[in-house]
Amino acid sequence: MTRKSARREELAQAATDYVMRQGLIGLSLRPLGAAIGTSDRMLLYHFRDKDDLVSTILRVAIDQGVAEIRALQVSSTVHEAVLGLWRAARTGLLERCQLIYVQAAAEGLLGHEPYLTVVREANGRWLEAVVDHLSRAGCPPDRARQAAFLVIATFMGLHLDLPLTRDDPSLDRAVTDLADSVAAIAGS
Amino acid sequence: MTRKSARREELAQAATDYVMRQGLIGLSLRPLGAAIGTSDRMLLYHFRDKDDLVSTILRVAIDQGVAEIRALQVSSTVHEAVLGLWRAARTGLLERCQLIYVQAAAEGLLGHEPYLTVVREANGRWLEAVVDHLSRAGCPPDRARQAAFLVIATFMGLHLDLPLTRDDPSLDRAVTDLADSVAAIAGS
DNA sequence: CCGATCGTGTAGCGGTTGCTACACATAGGG
DNA sequence: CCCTATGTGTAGCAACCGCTACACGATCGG
Repeated sequence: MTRKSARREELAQAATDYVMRQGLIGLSLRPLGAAIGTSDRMLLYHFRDKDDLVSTILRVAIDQGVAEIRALQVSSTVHEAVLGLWRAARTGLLERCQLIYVQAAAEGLLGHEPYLTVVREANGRWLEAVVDHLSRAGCPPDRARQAAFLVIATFMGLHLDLPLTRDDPSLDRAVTDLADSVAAIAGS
Repeated sequence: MTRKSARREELAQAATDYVMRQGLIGLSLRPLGAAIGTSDRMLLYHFRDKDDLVSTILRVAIDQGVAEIRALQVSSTVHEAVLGLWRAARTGLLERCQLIYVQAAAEGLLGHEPYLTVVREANGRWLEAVVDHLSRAGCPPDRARQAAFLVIATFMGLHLDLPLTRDDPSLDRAVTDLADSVAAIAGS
């Protein structure tokens, strides 16, 4: 069964949890299977091949990340909305979702499939969620996309720096600067 | 010989060129050796092991990238300096250097060595070069580090998006927004 | 009750990985 | 002229990779 089934969805969820902990780069089926109580054999029974599994994992992770953003409390100002997004982006689940996204995007940098396609799709949904969050905080609709684009790009860059600069005040200062910039975009 | 030798440096340069074209993720010794006219055997003769080779490649790439930045014409305003940096970041060599950096940083996200260590070192040198470039354009020294940090993070995020958004006007708009933001940091 | 489908374990395929043992050729210094 | 150091090709190791052939139990509709 390579389509939909309860077991397939269970495995997809467990595999996503595993990848959030271990990373996407260098993922291999045997350790993954063993870690989530199954085997490479069964993973390839429920998923067409490794690419199918990886694509599914990426979609599940993005689903959770986007849901986390949509569940965020609405901010009263655009500035505060950006700070709130960053706070969320550094807490547990969402940080790990973005870690997966960044690794997938890095793999897709040279056009390698299935990463390129899935990352493109993920980027769209991620952008949409941030656009909505900024809009709800008062960002004019015709500026929201531009602002969200900048927010996402900067966040991804900051995520790349995270293991180097955790607890470095430069991080928070950069986020504040970004929030200022986005507020300017929204207000001008 | 695992220390310094002319042949070792030749190989390091050729390997770096190869990685700039093919990417760092999933690099393996046999294809690399064949592509640059040697063999895995000889790579491991001149380099202690794969990690040693990868570290060297990363250092060579960063050297070239930093040199490219330092060779940039001095801008008359901070705003123009950021735009100039981005123009350079999208041309040939420097774009490929940053591609390697982004892939290495993605591999280091979970603390995997040798990526974490080398990326930390690379980040410092990269930051220093951008600080100098902004300073020469008139950015006050006490603000240059903050500004450079924001520039680098945003650039890395934009690089991740490049395969998705090439020729998308959002890209240029984001860079302009960034330049505005940096000019504000420098001028306030 | 029987045949078909579904799920699973075993075992293995062909290929690639990083890395190494060994032979050997060349060269330069005593 | 030998002896050591330096470089290189061959050949292979053990481990791992994604993936699959095959057998077998369970389950369920006829």
